[in-house]
Amino acid sequence: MARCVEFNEVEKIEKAMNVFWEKGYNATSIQDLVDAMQINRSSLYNTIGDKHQLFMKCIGNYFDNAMMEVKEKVSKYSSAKEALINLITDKAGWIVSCDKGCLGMKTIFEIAPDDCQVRNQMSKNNEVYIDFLKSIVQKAMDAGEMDDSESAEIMAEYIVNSFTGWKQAYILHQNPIKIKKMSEVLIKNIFK
Amino acid sequence: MARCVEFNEVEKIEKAMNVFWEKGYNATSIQDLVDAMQINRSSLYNTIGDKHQLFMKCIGNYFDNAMMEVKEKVSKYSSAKEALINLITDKAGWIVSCDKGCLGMKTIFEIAPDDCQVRNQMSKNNEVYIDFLKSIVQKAMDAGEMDDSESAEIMAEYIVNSFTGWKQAYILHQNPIKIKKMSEVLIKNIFK
DNA sequence: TTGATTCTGAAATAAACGTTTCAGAATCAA
DNA sequence: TTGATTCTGAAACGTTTATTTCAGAATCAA
Repeated sequence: MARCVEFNEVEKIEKAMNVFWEKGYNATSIQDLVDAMQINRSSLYNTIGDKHQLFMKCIGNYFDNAMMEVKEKVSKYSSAKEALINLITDKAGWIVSCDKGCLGMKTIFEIAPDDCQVRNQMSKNNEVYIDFLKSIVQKAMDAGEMDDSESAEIMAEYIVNSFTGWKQAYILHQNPIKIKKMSEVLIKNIFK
Repeated sequence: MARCVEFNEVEKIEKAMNVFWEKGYNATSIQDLVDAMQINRSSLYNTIGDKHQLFMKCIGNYFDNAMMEVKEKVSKYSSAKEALINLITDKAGWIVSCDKGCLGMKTIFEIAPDDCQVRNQMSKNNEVYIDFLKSIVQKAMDAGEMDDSESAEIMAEYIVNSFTGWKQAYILHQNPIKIKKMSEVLIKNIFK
């Protein structure tokens, strides 16, 4: 038998993720990555793969974490309406909480248009997220807490769309109050 | 006296803009640019400047064109409500009309967070656009064509936010019908 | 035509890029 | 301790990067 891997891959992936998060795919060099991951170049290539493979693992990890977190939070509320309001308010808070961009959105606009492997992964992730949101929206509609003149799916997409817009606005103007206001308008709009 | 510049700068800037549009800032090399612009390396550096300066000129040109176009279109309608509906419908059509991303949005997510020169320019552009939209929204409100329980500015931001979300959705799922539907929901929401 | 000036093309620069290689240290069952 | 195996660090690979340099062609007033 021989030596076995001495580092925790998930841990290293998370460190790499933070670099991609901050700088984006193209602006991140292998040097940046090995520095942040505290891993050897060879170990990186041997155990994880090249830059693109590492990136795929990062966005996978990013989504899994985000999805787990949101599911956990939602499970705390018995009312679908309350769960939605909290989900939206949380997102608005999250957007203004970090000045770096959002890895997901950055990836969609920077990489996805020209990289179908990334696009497929992001598209799948997005669908999973929207399906989840849709199920809560449906519950709210069934409970009569929400206007159901539009389908649950459309409403779910509508909500997710807003998040991207908020991040854009926050990157440009860095005004937390405006983002909070936007989230309130959204909540008002979908529940009237 | 000596020789004078033999190429039309604006024309060259436009060609460069298309490259940045397609590939984004970081993925575009000077080689890509001189190839597309059909200009010499030295001429580029002597008359326009380095990559970053060229990029700044490109996003300036991009915004000026977009702004001119939208103003021209809006001027055709005497009703503010009609103008807004057309502006929104147009944007939805534009989003699904080209498969490459949107230079503006790409720049905001890829470059703006880490490049304050770019961020300031984009932020200024965005403000100008929103101010313009706000003035139309205000007209629609004054004419009683639009619900005025929210300020014109908030409504203008709300509309612009949606555009970014649509582009994201289209990059991921390439479903024109969904984008059209989203624009209809927006129109329904802001005019009820 | 002259002469000062400016544009142009190609080559050169030095640094950074992603990736590979490989000798040697580390590990662990036998 | 041996021997097979695997991880590690550093160096090297060949490209590609953005930018500069410079000799010569092109221009135009005088």
